[in-house]
Amino acid sequence: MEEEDLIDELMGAAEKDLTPKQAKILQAAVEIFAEKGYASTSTSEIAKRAGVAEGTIFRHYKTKKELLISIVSPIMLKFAVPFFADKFLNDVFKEENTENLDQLIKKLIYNRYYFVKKNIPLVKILLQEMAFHAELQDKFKQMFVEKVLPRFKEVVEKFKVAEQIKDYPTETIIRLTMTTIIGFLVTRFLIIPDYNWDDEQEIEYTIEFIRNGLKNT
Amino acid sequence: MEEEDLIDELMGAAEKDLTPKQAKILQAAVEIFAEKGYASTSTSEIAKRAGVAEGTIFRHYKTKKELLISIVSPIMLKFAVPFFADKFLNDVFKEENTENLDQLIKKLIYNRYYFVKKNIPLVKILLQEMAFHAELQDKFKQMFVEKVLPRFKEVVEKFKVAEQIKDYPTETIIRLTMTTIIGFLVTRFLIIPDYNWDDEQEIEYTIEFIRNGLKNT
Amino acid sequence: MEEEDLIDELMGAAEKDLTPKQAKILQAAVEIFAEKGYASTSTSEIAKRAGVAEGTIFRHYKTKKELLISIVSPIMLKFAVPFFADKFLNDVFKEENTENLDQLIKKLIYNRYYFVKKNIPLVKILLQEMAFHAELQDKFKQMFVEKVLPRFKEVVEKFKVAEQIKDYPTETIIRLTMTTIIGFLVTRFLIIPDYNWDDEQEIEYTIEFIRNGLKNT
Amino acid sequence: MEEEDLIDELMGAAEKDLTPKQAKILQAAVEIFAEKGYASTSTSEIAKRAGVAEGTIFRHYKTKKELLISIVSPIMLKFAVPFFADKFLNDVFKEENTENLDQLIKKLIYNRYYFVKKNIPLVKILLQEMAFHAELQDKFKQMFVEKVLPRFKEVVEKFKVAEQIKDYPTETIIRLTMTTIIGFLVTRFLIIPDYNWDDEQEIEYTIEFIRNGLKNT
DNA sequence: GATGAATGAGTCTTCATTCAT
DNA sequence: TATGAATGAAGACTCATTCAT
Repeated sequence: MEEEDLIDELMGAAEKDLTPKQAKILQAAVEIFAEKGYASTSTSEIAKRAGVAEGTIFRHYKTKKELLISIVSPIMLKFAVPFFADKFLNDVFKEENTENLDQLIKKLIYNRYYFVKKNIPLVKILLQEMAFHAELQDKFKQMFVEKVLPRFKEVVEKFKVAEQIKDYPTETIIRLTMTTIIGFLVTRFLIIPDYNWDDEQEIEYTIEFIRNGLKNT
Repeated sequence: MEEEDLIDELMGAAEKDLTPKQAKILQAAVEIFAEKGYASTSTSEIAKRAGVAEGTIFRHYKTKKELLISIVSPIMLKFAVPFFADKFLNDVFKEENTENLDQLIKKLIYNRYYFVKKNIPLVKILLQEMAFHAELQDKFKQMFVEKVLPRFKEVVEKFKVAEQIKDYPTETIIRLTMTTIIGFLVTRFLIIPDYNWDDEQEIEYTIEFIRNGLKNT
Repeated sequence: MEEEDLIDELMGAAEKDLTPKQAKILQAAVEIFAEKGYASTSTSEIAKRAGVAEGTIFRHYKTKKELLISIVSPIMLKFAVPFFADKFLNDVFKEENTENLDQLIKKLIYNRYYFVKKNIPLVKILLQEMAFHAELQDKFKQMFVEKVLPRFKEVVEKFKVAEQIKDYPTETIIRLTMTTIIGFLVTRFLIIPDYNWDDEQEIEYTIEFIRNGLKNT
Repeated sequence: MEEEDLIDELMGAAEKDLTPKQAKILQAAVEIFAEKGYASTSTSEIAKRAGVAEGTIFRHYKTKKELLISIVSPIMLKFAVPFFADKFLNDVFKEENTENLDQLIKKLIYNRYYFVKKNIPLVKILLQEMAFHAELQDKFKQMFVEKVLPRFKEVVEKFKVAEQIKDYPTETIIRLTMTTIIGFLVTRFLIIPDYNWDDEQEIEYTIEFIRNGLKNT
């Protein structure tokens, strides 16, 4: 379950070559954008928190919006794509093993669970800002339609053919599944993060809920 | 299923005594807040769209934030409370009839479905701005805990006792149910409103999904 | 020789209804633009000299450039058009009197002399900024071609037909005449205004120079 | 009529020892200053067009203004001084031949004509920026008074004594002559360069105009 | 010598809010 | 009650200049 930490990656902890200043700017921007939203965040505040002159921000990002996008774009990819681009899923299919519905859902939830857990501020920004920036929505939709949806459909249909799940329209099944998973993650990490969560148990219930909700009887 | 139109109500079409100018201000504010968010909306734009002078806004609302709150507060109540403050539910209990799980869920979904359908911009504002304004969150949580949760728990426990639904923790059941309903509404009205929805069918599937997901077997 | 004072007019001393603040802004802008040029003048400096908040400037002029144009446009008209839109000229023609070459040139020079004398800063701005703003150039050319040139040509050709002036190309005659007049005014008011000028004498010489320069012999 | 190309000279194509980078900086600066004016030109733009780092400019010129002056100063000299520092003129006098008024004016015009033609951007900068920088004005006046005026006066007076030109004040004669020449050049190269000019003809007319304008009759 | 990241003062412009009318 | 001119603080962004490499 080694899931990368996106903020680190964003800041080139390993690969990219950002100046330390640029890294600090990104970090500060992520923090404050998550706290108060892009529109209510001033570049001067970002500069202050990053310990950098305001002009420095604009040396690295032509506009404030470019800074936002350079934060949101990577999360978008990392958040959505692996929903079904995981090796595990490939394995499932290779094995022609369709009895693993439970395993599959579990894998799915845990994978995204760890991702969100490690990237709460980024996910917050993603959800919050997508509402206001049409470009982000478009980017997201395109990516979703191209990379996530086709594979998701494939899987669902396989299970439908195997008569393991109900014969609902594929889109409906996808919607119900994603909604339940994302609903859990949002509740867990964004809405009531301070609740006394027993994550494993809760995930267990959620898996069962989905499985029973879709099970062909 | 006569569900009130909140915007009308907000503007006192009937009861409150708003000046026509004030009504126009509210309407304009709702439109623009929903489109671009509170923080990115200028009072001058609201004034322009409302056809009033900038000063007029501040005659009715001391600050821009007060204007936001005067919009969001009522929705919050109307959105959340009826989740379980409906007469129908009272009836269900009075009749000591616990076999109506299906009916209950259906009632629940349809009730909120019509509400959201009639109040999309307001719901958008509610969801978007709650992320940024702690006061709104607090207000919401308080209201939820006081007015919605207790009744919801009561119902769930009744069904648990009647062994109609699984013995999950009550909070988990509530979470799964609300998550699925809200997930549907958000997808339906905010994320992909342009999709070619067959609402009745989709609601039917959603009800089944919840019922099967929770059914005690 | 009652020539209006353009700055007063600009500021609506008589006709237009500018706020006093707006008048002060215009006056300050004219002063500073003339002194240091549009590009080197900051709106904050204009505001300070006008005794006004910086924001007030932008209530009246959407941008700094609009402020410039609202200053330059009127001068352009007033400076160029009367070059040959004067009643005197009409009279000259009506009388079918073409012996008045001297009178005509004299009228021309004096008319523009008083105009420039009263509007030095505005003329400075006009000359200086036209070099940098293509829009101003275009506006000027259009106006010149439509309103000044045709009448000027008409006059010149009349004198050519009457054999009072040389048979140079009309455009050349116009160029030589305007160049000499404008050259005098620029030298007199912009380049060496502090020289001990005997204006009447100098104008007399200039008239003679033009007349002899063009005289058909 | 071998007139040097000032830009080349400025950049030390031959004599001075500029690094190639420095040459590129000068060239870029001249281009952009001429296009949009000193005040509206950013050093970063100069650096970009010159293909050097921003810092490099300041290695060669302490300030942006120093860069301007290092461009304008040489033109000032080259533009004004030869107005009467030409060998031809010396010859005229040596020969005690004062009948060459025509020849003199012709020489004068052509000399400056070729100069301006080869150095349009530099002349543009000179004219445009002199309006805004008192230092440039002072430098120019000093140079004019010391180097140009005395010789010009000498010549004019010689012709006055020989009764070849009118007995106007010497300054007036100089003003009328220069005004007409410069007026031609400015019209020809800066104001309407795209007009279909027949330069030789036009110069011929201009010479005649000056000669007749000043001729003693 | 050349670089280019960093600076912070300064630029134009916006905005919520006030107040005299 | 309604207006809209006026405000000045704050916003995003630019720019000449410096300096460590």
